[in-house]
Amino acid sequence: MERRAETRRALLDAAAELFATRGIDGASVDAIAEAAGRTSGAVYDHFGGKEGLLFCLLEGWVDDVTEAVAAQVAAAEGLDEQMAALWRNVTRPVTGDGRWIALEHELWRYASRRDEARERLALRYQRAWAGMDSEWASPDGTVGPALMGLLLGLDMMRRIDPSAISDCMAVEALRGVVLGLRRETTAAGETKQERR
Amino acid sequence: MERRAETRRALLDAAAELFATRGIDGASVDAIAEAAGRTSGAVYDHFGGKEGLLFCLLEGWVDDVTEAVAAQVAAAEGLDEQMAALWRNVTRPVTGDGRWIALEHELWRYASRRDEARERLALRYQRAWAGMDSEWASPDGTVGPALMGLLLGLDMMRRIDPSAISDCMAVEALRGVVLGLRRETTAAGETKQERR
DNA sequence: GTCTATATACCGATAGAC
DNA sequence: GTCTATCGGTATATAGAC
Repeated sequence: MERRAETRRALLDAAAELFATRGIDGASVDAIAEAAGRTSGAVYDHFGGKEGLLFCLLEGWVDDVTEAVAAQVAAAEGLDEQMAALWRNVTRPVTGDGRWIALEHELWRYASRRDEARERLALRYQRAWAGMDSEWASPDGTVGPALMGLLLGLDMMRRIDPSAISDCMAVEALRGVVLGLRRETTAAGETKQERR
Repeated sequence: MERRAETRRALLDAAAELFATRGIDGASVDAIAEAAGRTSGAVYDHFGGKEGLLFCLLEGWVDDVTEAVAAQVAAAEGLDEQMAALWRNVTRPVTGDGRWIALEHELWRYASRRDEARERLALRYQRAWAGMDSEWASPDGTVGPALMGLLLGLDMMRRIDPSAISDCMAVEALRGVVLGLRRETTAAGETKQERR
């Protein structure tokens, strides 16, 4: 592999790591370059700056994770196992590293305040949602956003208080969303046992 | 009201506003002081620094919102209306301002990386969860974290792509979580009986 | 392509006038 | 109590040597 491609990859890896652990604001260009065994000049040469590095990360690195997760879900059988596979990739990622959810949060936060980044992230989200919607038969595209939101939200609660989110309850909650939305879309009018 | 209390309140208001809109890192002490009609010295005199301001905000201002939301939910009748009330406070907050969810995300992000802030936030979360758990009869405390997570997660998706989250589907997803978790606690029988 | 050196700007925090 | 002035540190980004 050429030196240039090697540097590019090292910079992207280092950026993903530092953005996830220290946050996008907390990771300086110098720190990223140093972690990649280069100096800041390399970042500006390859990506034009910090934001260029971020955009590149947004469209490349994270898509790979989405794909890997989708593959694991497709391999599982039954709704419960699929939900468990989904949640497992949040708590103990088999593929890649444990940093992808943290990076996901960082990218969201950054994009939620900048129009250009927001539009790019929206496209990526839509791809991920579409995969979920087709997997769980949600013709009007409601399951995808809800599931992805719940995954991120449960992870937020877990990061603050790990004891509050057991694997079992996470799976139950995820299943509840899928079943709840599916019942709505199929208009089956199943009995919803209201208590209280 | 004395000048001192007035200044304190103005600084807290300005901090909540700027932390929510620009992010905690993006809001400088000078900017906060200026927005409050004071100078940075006032911040250090009242709160000892930026972090003191943040902690004060974490334990005071946001608790009021939690309380207000709980009151609105308690006033609603039926699960659907309760979920709608919950979601309405995310999309179109009646009490306070539209910034509280953004501030919630900022506080979470800050706390997720700092132990002391994380423990303080955990206590606040636990108070909010306990209210939800007693409201929806979740003896083992699973509904609270799941609902709060889903609310925050749905808001994340909505901020990136508003068209993906309709009010109707949000309510359906929230209801799905409550029903899903409630069924688990009663069916498994591994926990206490559901109280009504 | 990658480095060193540097320009420019802003940050959090402090000291002391008033 | 609140102000001005300022220190020390660090950020992004650039210019030019190699």
